[in-house]
Amino acid sequence: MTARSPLRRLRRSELPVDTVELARFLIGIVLVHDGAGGRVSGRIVETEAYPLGDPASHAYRGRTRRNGAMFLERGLAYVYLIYGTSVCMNVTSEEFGTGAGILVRALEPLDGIAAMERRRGTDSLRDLTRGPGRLTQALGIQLSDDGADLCKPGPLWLARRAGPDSDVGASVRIGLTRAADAVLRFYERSNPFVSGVRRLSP
DNA sequence: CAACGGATCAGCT
DNA sequence: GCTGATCCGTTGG
Repeated sequence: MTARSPLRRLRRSELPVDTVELARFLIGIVLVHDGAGGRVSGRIVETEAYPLGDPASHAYRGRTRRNGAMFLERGLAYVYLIYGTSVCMNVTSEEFGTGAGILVRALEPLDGIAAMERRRGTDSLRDLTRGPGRLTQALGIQLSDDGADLCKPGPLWLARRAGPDSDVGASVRIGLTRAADAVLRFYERSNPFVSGVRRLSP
């Protein structure tokens, strides 16, 4: 057990409404999952904004069964399956009824590293949470967590953690065909848990 | 109802 | 670097 800075649950009112502001704000925030196997957590070190009117956003074509959480209030989890193999998690943003979110792309592991290694089937620390599909697997986030409120008492939540401010860089997003040149990816500079290292500049 | 494609990863070259 | 795995939501007939 390593000594940790105390965690304080974030209130919804502390979250910026604006998607791009929230994506930047989330760098350095801790994502926590309290489960049967104990606490698993990590500092968010990489995000991508999918703001209103973004043709790359799952919400762009309006509300569907899958993306429904994006159209509710901000600070919820929007969880979906991609490529039939990987689960990704967004934090919803903007006002009720509008449809936007932020993809969490990478974490720096904090608590529960043994549980992460077990779930991921590897003891390679750097590979535990580097990438959107890897971090959900490491934290045990599943499709059933879609719609979970990250700002209310519950197993999945966001927390502030004392520490120095992050040095945040920005770049284009990863793996997109539409809106591929928009600079909407945010990451902590010099952090080894950031994915897509070849794309650290716009 | 069938077809398609994706905000990915692992494993191999 | 490249490719296959494998599933769900969406779209088009």
